[in-house]
Amino acid sequence: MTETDENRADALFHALADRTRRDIMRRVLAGEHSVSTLAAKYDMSFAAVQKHVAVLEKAGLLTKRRSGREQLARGDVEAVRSVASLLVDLEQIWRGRIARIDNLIASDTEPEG
Amino acid sequence: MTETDENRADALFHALADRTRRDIMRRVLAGEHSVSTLAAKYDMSFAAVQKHVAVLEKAGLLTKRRSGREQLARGDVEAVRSVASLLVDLEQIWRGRIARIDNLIASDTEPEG
DNA sequence: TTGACATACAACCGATCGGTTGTATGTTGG
DNA sequence: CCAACATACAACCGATCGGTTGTATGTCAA
Repeated sequence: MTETDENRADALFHALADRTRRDIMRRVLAGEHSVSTLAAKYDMSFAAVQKHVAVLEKAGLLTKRRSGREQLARGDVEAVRSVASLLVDLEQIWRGRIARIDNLIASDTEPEG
Repeated sequence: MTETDENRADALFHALADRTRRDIMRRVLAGEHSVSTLAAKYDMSFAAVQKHVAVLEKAGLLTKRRSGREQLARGDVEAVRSVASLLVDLEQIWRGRIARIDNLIASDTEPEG
C-alpha cells in the first residue's frame, strides 16, 4: 500500500487496459517474439506496436533480450500473478466484511450475548 | 475473446488503473458507502469522486441502491473475480508454453523417438 | 413549504493516450 | 564496405482522462 506499490499497480492495470497490449501479452506468454514479428500481426505502424511493447516492458509484464539484430520479448508470468494477487487482496477485504456480518448474525442468535 | 468481452476487459482494467478508484473499491467491498461519504475521504471535489464511482459502476465493479436521498454503493466481488479470471487465462497460455517445452525435452531424452 | 443536503451532469481545461511520420542508431549478410 | 533490416525515439495530432465549477433535480426535516 506504499506509494511505490500504487505506482506499480497503476502501471500494471494501465498496461492491461488496452486490447492490443493484452493480445501482445498472449503472444509473448506463449513464446518469444521479436518486435517486428509482433508488429506484423497488427494493422498499425511498427512504431505504435513498439510503443505498446515499451509500455508492457516498463510495467514489468514482459522482458526483452537481444538476439542479433532482433529484440525478443517474452511475457513475465510472475508479473501477471502479481496483478492477480492485487485482486485477491480486494477479494479478501470483501471476505472480511462477510465474516463480520456472519459474526453479527451468530452473536444475535446466540442464547447468551 | 469476442468484441464485447474485449470491451468489458478494457473497461475493467481501465477502471482499476487509478489509485483513487482502487481505494474506493476497497471501501465499498468492506461495506456500503454513500457517494458523499466516499467523497469526504478524498482531497478532491464531490463531482470528481462521483465520476470515479460512475466509472466503477459502468465497469460493473460496484452497484448502487437508493436509500432515501443517498445512493449506497457496494462492491461486486464477482466482477473482481472476473478480472482475476482474465489473468488466469493469461497464465494458462504461459502454462501451455511450458508444457510444450517439457514435451520437447521429454521426446528428446526418450530412448525411442 | 422551504431550506439544506445528496446526487447527477454539462462545460471546460491541462495532461496523458494511442496513433502517425520521420529520423537516428545498430546489426547483419553479401 | 554497404544496403537492407530491426529497433528506438522525437515531434506531432485528435481523443480521452482526471480534475474543476456551475447548475439542475430530487429528497428529507423542521
